[in-house]
Amino acid sequence: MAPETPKPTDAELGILNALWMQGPLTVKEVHEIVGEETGYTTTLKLLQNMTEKGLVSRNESQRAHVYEAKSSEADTQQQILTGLLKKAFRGSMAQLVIQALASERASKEELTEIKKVVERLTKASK
Amino acid sequence: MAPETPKPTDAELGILNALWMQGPLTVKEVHEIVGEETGYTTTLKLLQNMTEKGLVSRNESQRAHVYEAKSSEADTQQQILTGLLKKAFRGSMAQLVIQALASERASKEELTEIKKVVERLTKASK
DNA sequence: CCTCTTGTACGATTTATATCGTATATCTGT
DNA sequence: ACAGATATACGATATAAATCGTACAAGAGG
Repeated sequence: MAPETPKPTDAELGILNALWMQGPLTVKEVHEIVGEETGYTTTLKLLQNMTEKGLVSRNESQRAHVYEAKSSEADTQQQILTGLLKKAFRGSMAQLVIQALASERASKEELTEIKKVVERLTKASK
Repeated sequence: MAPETPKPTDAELGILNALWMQGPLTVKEVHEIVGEETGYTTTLKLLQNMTEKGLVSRNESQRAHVYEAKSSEADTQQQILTGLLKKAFRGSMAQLVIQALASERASKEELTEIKKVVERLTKASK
């Protein structure tokens, strides 16, 4: 089982963010969004590496290849959180959530939304 | 400002976990807890590097040096979450929390605890 | 058709992490 | 005081990530 998509590095995550927000993009477009500090070929190489690893797919039908994220943002977020849970939170989801809530003020709207989710989960686990 | 404690790597985080749970430890003790798969000198070197970086402090008054985490578990967790927030959650704490809750079933006790925190924050932000 | 522009391909380099081997120092027991 | 056990110090190596330079390919305009 599990073709096992590897965990993206920080630079790769930056690129994935661009793809999640904007949809499929060419190297040039990605570079304009994300790689302004660095050279064009750096972005290109990263996208090529990511294709190798299976993080993105590449459409070569146009001269300028078009790249697309292969996993959804939510799936990737889950993968990252699951890893973090064991490494830094002793597996305690409650601790992670509570630290998250403490680390940055959430808006009232966000708190309401979170409360709704918590209540739904509470009922489900009854 | 900011002597700026660097973000610990995964291996370093493993060691910090040992120190947070058990308090100050010698290399040997850390190695027994965390480094069983690897050589003793690997653990030693990691601790020496961590001392360099300021992640731990070293008491050399005994022959077997005693290492202690310099930042609390909570502070480190916050640091990690803050970094993650921008890199993978577009800065949305609500999204992070909701994904966390979705990614692993929390127990009923944990959910209750989380709810309490959310309610406290809601009131505080009124 | 030649040249300019716009692409991709790919090797080289740099930096960081992780791991280990070996040298050396310090205690301990006899 | 010497041998063995137990430490630290530190250089070497392996691997991965990030960056860049340069070579090469494919279209576009004169």
